[in-house]
Amino acid sequence: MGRPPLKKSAIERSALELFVEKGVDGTSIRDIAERAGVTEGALYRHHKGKDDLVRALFFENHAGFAKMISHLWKSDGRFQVLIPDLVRAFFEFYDQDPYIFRFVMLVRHKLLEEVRADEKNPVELLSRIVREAMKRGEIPKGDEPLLTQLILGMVMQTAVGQYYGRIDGPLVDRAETVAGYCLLVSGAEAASAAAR
Amino acid sequence: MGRPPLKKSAIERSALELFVEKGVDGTSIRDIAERAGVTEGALYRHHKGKDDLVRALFFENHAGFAKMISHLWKSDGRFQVLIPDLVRAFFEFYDQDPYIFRFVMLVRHKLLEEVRADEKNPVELLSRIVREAMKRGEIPKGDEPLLTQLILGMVMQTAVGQYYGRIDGPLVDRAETVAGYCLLVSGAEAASAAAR
Amino acid sequence: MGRPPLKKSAIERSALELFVEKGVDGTSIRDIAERAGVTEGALYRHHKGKDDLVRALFFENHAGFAKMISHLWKSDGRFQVLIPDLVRAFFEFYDQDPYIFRFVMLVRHKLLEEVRADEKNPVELLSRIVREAMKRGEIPKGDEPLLTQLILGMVMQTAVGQYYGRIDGPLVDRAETVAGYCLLVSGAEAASAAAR
Amino acid sequence: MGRPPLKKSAIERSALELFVEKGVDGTSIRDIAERAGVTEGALYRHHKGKDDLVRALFFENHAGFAKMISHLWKSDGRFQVLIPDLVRAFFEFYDQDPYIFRFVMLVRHKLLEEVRADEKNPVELLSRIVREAMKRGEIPKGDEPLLTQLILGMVMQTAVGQYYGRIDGPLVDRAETVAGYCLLVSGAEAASAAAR
DNA sequence: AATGAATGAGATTTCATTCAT
DNA sequence: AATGAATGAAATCTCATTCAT
Repeated sequence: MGRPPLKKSAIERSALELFVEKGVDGTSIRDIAERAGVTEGALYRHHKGKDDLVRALFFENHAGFAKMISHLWKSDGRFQVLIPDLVRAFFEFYDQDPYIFRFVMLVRHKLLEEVRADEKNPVELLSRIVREAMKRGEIPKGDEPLLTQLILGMVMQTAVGQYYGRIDGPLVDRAETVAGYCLLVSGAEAASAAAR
Repeated sequence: MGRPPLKKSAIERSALELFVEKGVDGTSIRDIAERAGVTEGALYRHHKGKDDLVRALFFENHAGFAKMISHLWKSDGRFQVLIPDLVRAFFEFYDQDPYIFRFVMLVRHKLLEEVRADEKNPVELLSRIVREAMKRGEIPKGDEPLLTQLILGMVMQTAVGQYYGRIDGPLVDRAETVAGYCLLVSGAEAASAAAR
Repeated sequence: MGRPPLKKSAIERSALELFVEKGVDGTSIRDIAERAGVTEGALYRHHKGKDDLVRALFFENHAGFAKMISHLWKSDGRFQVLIPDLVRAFFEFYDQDPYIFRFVMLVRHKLLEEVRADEKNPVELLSRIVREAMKRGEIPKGDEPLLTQLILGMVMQTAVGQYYGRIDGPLVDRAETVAGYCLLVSGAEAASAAAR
Repeated sequence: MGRPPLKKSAIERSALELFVEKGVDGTSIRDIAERAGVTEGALYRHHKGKDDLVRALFFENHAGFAKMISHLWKSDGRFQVLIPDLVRAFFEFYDQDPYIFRFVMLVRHKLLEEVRADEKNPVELLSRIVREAMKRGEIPKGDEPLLTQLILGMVMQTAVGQYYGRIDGPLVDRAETVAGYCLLVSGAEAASAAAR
């Protein structure tokens, strides 16, 4: 009974896009409503306000990233396989819908404290992956926090570079290459060579 | 060195800090005036308005970065020397005043068109540096745009990682290490080995 | 006795309470629906809207007061008996359900014109009672409008005083005392003494 | 330097009047601004918001009442003189500007807790006056809280009665009469008779 | 040069009411 | 009868900017 919430997803999608296009503060409720084809008040049936909407969109997608990572991690633990899988999965995800990643980047800042407290933080997961690979000897022991950031930096900046028009074509085309550099920096190849 | 000046008028410094702390849209003229110890109207003596202030702060500092890069590039062209110098210079700069870099990152987006048109764009300069190194055979020929982004990503993400509390201590302590990875990814070491 | 019914539908009772607790304008349809355990739309099954609900609650209860007074007035006309009966009846009523009286006080203002036109207005009835007592010589002739207000003031302020925490216990305990003062101010005792 | 706050008092007076005429919730910021001849934003230079404005107006005037009482109390302590003075002062005050008293009555409710905590609460002062008169034997010992409310009720309801059109002319004309009733109810006359 | 009151435009939010289900 | 999504109008509040002093 009662109408189905026909417009909820339209509102959320419009918000996501506009936040990316014009920034969170640069986007008004009116903008969102207009693009979603509803009136301003409709938003408040589904979210307490703009902040709440931002938060909901963020954590929903943040959790999505974390799930993606967890899923791959479980299926094959070896660093040399996992990293390429992760890079490829992320790039495929980004190619398919660049808005979500950009939105998450955009908003991370504002929700910093809450992100830090989040155990399923994707960065935290990557950090654990690196730590474990070091422990298992899949890569040489070293400065894990730095290595985590370097891998993150290469992967994410590739996406940013595409956004800024400095890199062409789908990211997936560079997945293998970028993953290779991640392994190179990790010392994974040297380690596996040594193991041979 | 062509570093941007570290001392600004109270208004500009207050604005810079607040923009970083609360975002540009999240900072009101009143906020700025309050922190600077003046009243709202005073700002309009020095700048046409908020937009003008943002733009002034951005280009002033953006140009500073470019100058820093140009200066180093001219003094020694070899990639294997230049990259470590650049990384160290950037990290020193960041350690001394993290606000400026963060502000530039924050605002890039909004001024995107104007940044792209700017020949002295720091990213553009790095891109040229990489291109030239390839031309000269200092590093193997390859996907220059991607390599530029990878270097950028590693360097900048190190700063971000520190900001997010994942990396401790001054960035400068990691300068050599990070630069080494940049050269590794560039293939500079292999190239120089081959040259031997 | 013609007391207004103490049980209302959930909606009406919830509305009554909330109006007293948070004011009419401070109470939303949603608030009422929530407390009544229904949804917003349900209210419109029973009332045309919020205004209609307020009006209905008011006149229902206002008429109840008038009935209470009329009933007692008819049963024994003598002022010296009637006043104590009225005071006691009002105090009993208030003790049993303070919300109704408070609600009526709260809303009187807004419905002023309609109340004035109402012949069965409780204040109007009291006024007639006083006038008649003067005519009959039960109390000395005098400033009837003022006397009416003085009686009203003493009785009602006793209730207000309890609400504000300045008077303890059930009002009924003070009924006799307060009634005595009303008669004292009316000159009823002197009059009856003189009649002796 | 800077313009003088020309409109502050206009805003506050307009607000006071409108709150009385249409209720606090029934009065919008726009209404206030319109009557004061300013734009809506002007209000926020002087008060944080509507609530803040209400609070400021209330406590300013509430304190005014308390001062009036304190002043008279100090000048002559005897109950038989003080009560008529107080009643007259209050009626004169009301005749001169009925809005202030009505506003205070209107808002008391909402600020109940804060009022209770206020030592200079006019009701609290009256209560002390009565208590002291009992202690000094100026009036017979008895139920002080009730007596306080009865006096309050008579005095205030006279004002309310005039507002509702049931009592004509300036209140001051009734000051002596009402004060006489207050003393009568207090037993002051009997007490002074007994003292003779 | 500076002040800070006031403006004017627009943002977020609330809410009585309507209406498809 | 009831639901609750959506509307539409209005309310509160914010803020870059202007301007009299």
